[in-house]
Amino acid sequence: MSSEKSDTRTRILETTRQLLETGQGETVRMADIARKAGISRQALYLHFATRAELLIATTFYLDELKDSEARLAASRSAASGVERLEAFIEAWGSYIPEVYGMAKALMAMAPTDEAAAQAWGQRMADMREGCEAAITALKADGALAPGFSEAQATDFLWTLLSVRNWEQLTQECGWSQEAYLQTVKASARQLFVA
Amino acid sequence: MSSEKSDTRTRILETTRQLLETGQGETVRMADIARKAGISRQALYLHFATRAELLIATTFYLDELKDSEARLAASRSAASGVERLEAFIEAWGSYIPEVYGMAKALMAMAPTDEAAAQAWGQRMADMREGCEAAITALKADGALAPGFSEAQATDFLWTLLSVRNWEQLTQECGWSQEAYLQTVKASARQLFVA
DNA sequence: ATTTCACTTGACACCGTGTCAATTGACATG
DNA sequence: CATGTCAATTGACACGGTGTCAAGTGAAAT
Repeated sequence: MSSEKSDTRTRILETTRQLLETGQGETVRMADIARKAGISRQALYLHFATRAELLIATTFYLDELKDSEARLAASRSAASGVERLEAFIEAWGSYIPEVYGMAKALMAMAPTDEAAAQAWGQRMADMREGCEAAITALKADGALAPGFSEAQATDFLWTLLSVRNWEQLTQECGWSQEAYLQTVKASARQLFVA
Repeated sequence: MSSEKSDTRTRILETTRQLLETGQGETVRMADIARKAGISRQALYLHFATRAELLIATTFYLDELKDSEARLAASRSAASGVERLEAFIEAWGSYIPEVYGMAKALMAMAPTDEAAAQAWGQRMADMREGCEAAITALKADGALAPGFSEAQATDFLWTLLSVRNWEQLTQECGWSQEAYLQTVKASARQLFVA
């Protein structure tokens, strides 16, 4: 019984995931997680030294659960630059809602917590590579809009695809996920494809 | 002597403004402000009941100082929709760096502080009106890009112009203010003008 | 001479994070 | 059976930041 990685640890991660799912990430306290996981607050600290560490561990747990790597990697097989751009937006844009709660919690603590900032920064840097690859593929096809250098286009695409923008459009403006994906894809095409 | 609104109050606001200017908004504590203003921490509470209240009062102080209303209002006089769009982006885009420290502090406390959330939300709602006006003007000229409804275009422009996007491009990607303005204007034109 | 007002000092409560020490109960191994 | 180990428990506590409260000071106004 129990996988090597201990039952309790997994239960904590799963509980954390659930609590963050609601989007109220920044108000979830260690005590809340412990209570919901059915253990004492201190037992939490036996498994994760700090709140940031727990949050970060939960991101990895989530990635594993959702097989994120594979889905993000899929865009790499696209033939043309344009297809690659769309595939990447599709993959990343679908990933965001799955990790949104986590992301929000991590972003909220980043300004004051070095470890959280570092973890989230790494995440964003990884995502940026996808943007860069798509732009580079466009350029290789001779299809990059003339107004943009590769670096500028990458920066701008990276910004366009930020979690904050997804948040604003879907949570504040009430856009459906489909409307979000559709509009962002069309806009990226309009902006970056010659 | 001293203006009716008391010397100390103004000194506090000015000090707060200065401390937030550096961009380290979320780590500025009440004690820091008090010390730098040359008064006791408690005296701060004689003037402002909570940190959120002080921050919010500082936004008004800042607006007055920079004559923000007037500058934002200028775009209203533009003749065509396209001009109005560009004038608004210019005005808002130039406003952001002046209030960025404030904005950061307010955004950081919004998730846990109702008053801060409300104040920041109001700010954003005001800004959204500028977006809406520009899009409506475009539409009236028959120049709104066919892919967008007015509402969608307003949402998207509003998102494009968010403080977070300015932050990412200028602070993280290292874009100059001019590059930011230039690219955002060109992109908005590309996206929204038929 | 007294009142009033802005301000001071200092103590304290509340919260959330993180730490520490002592204890319990289950299970494995000699 | 005795012993040790290990995960977890309880309860106390330090720290940092916000916000509160009470008593006192000093200067200007009347």
